[in-house]
Amino acid sequence: MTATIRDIAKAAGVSVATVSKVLNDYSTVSRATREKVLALVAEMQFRPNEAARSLVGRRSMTIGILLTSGLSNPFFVHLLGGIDEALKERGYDLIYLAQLSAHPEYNFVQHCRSRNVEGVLAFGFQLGELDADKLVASGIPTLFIDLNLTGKRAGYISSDNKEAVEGTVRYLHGLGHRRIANIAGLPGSYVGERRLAGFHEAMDAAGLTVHPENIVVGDFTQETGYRGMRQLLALPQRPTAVVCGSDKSAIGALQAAREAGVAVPDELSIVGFDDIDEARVVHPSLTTVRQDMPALGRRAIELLDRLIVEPEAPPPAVILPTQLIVRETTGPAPREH
Amino acid sequence: MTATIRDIAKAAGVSVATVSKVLNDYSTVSRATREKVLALVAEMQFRPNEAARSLVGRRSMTIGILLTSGLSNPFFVHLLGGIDEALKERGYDLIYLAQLSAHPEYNFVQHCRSRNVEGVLAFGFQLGELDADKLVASGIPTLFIDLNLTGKRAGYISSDNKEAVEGTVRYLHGLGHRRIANIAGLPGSYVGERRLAGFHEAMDAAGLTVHPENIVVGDFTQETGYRGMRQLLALPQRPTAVVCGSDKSAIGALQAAREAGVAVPDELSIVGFDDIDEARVVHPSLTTVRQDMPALGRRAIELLDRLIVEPEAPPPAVILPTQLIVRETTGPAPREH
DNA sequence: ATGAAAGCGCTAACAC
DNA sequence: GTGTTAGCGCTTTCAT
Repeated sequence: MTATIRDIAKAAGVSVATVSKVLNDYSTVSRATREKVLALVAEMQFRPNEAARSLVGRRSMTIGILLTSGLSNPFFVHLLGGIDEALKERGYDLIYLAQLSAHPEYNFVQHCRSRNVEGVLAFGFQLGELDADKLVASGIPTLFIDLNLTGKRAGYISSDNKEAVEGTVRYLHGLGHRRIANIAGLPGSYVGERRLAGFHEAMDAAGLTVHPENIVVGDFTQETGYRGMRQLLALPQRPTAVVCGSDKSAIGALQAAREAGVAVPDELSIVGFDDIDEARVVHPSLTTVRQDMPALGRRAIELLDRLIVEPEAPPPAVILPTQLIVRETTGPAPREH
Repeated sequence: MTATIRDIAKAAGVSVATVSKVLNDYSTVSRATREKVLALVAEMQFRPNEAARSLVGRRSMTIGILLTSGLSNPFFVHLLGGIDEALKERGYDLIYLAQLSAHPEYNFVQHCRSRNVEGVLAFGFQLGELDADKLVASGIPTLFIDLNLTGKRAGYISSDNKEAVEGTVRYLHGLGHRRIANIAGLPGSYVGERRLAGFHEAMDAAGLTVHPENIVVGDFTQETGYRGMRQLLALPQRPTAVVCGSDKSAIGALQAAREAGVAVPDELSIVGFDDIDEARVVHPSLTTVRQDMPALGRRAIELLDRLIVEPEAPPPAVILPTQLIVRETTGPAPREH
C-alpha cells in the first residue's frame, strides 16, 4: 500500500540502485535522472522504510530515553523543550523504551539493541545504581543527566549544584544569618549529595558551625519539607534561615512556618532549588536557585550526538551554571535578643 | 557483535526457523528443543531485532506521538503518567516524531509510515486543522486528545469541558452571583470552545444575561488572564465572579485583582480550570475544575490499542468527567448597595 | 518436529 | 552513469 523504492524505480524507469543513490546523495547520478526520481518521490509521497534502512547498517537516527522513574518524572518534563529543539535540528527521533522493569528478566540494554537505538539519554539514576553501570559497559553511547558517570562512550551533564548552594549560603551569610539549617534532598541522589556537600563546604568557609540537628534529611518532596521544617521549629535554638534541597520542599517548609505563625522572611528565611512555576506564585514568593533545564536538555542531546558520531570523542562531563533568584522569602537575619 | 537468531541456532544445533518458532510460540516445537533454545536465548542475551521483525510484517509495537506544539506542551506532561502505565501493560514503545514541520516538505504521515508506527496519539491540534484531517485520511489508527475528530480508524478522548463549566456557573449562581464574567480560553481550540459554550448555556439556564463586555477572550495564559481581569475591573459594573479558561489565566486574574486591591473572594470570586500544582499553592488557593489527566492519558492508549488491534472497531469518542475543587477563591456574592 | 528457501525494503559492492 | 546482485535479521510457507 505504501510506495516502496521499487515503485519509484519502476515509475522512473530506472533500477532500485539508482533510486537509492539519489536518496542517499551519491554524486554519480546524472542531473536528469536525479530530478526525475526526486519528482516521483515527492509525487508518490515516498519515504524510505527506516526498518529496512537500519537493517542494512544505515543509521537509525533514533535516540532512546531511559527514565528510571517513568515518563512522568516531574523534572524530566522541564528538559523537554531543549531536547525537542536539539532533536529537530539533528534529525533524530526519540523513542521511549517503556517496558523498563516490567518483567524481572527485562534487560534494557537488549531492548536498546533490538530497537537499533544509536544512543541513550538516561535520567533519574541514583548513585551507584548497577543498571547505570550496565549501560556504560554496553558500549552504547549514553548521556547521563544528573549523574556523574563516564565511560568509553558515556558522559554526563548536570547543573553546578554544589556551587549553587555555596552561593546560597554566602548570600544568607551576607544577610547576617549565622544559624543556617538544611533540609536536604534525597540521599543517594547525585544532586542531593552535591547540594549537601556545597552546604557544608560553604558553612565551613564562612566559619559557621553546622549543628547536626540543623541538617534534616528529606527526599525533595513537599511532604518532607513540611516535616523537616516542623522539626527545625521545635528546636530550642531555631535556625534563622533554611536552605532546601528543592522548591517543593521549600514550599512544604513555608507551609509549616505559616502554620506555626513564624513570619517569613522576618523571622525566618527560606531558599529553594529549581525555580519551578510554583516558586513564583507561592506567597511570599520563593527565593530559589534557577536551573536552566531547557539548556540542560539541549546540551544533553548535543553531547550525545557527538558521542554517537565520533566514536573516539572524549567522554563529556559538563556542568552548567545556575542563578540565584532572590524573591520574598529571604531577608536580613532577625536581631538576637 | 549483538547475537542474532543465527547465533542461537548454531549454538542450539537447530535451524533458524526452529528458533524463530520458539520465539513466536509455535506449538509445533518439541519441549526439549524449546527449552534448549530458550536457555540459550537467556544466556546469550538475545532479543530479536525489531527492524527485521517489522520488515517481515510483524507488529512493530510502536506508537507514534504527534504534538503540534512540541514536546514541551505543558499539558502533555500531565498525561504522561497514565500513558506510561498503559504502554507498559500493553508492551508498546513510544516514539516521538521530532521533525514535525522542520522542513516545508515535511509530511508526518510519511514519517509515521517510514517508522512503521502502528498508531498515533495526537495532541495539541486545533479545530479545523488540515493536518489533523490528513492524519484521519491516512488510515493510520489515530487517537486525538482534546479534539473531537473521528474517522474510520480515528477517535478521540477529552474531559467533559462543557459540563464542567456549566457546573461551575451553577455553583456560583448558588452562591448568589448574578454578574458572572468569563475569561475565555484560546478561540479555535476545542476545549476553549467547549468551555465557553458551557458558560453560555449555563448562564441561559440560570436565567442570567451575559453582557458582552463580560466575556473577554484569552489564550489560557497567565498573561491574558491578567489583562482580561484588568479589563473587567475597569468596567462601570464589575462582575462579582469570573470563570477562567485555565488555572494559569485564573492566576493572572488573581494577580490583577490583588494589584487593584480587590478582595478575593469577598468582593470577587475566581474559578480556574485544570487543577495544576500552582492552584493549590497560590494565595488564596484556587477553586478550580480538576481534570484527571493521567486517566486521560491511560484511556487514550487503551483506546488507541483497540483501534490498532481491531480494524473494524467503531471510532471511540470518550468524554471523561471532571470534578469541581472548591478552595478559597470563591465565596458568596457580595451584597449589592 | 524440523529445515531449506524465499522474501520483507533497502544499501553497497561490483560490473558494465 | 546505471544496473545486477548479495545480504542485513527475521518470519513463513512448504517439504521432509
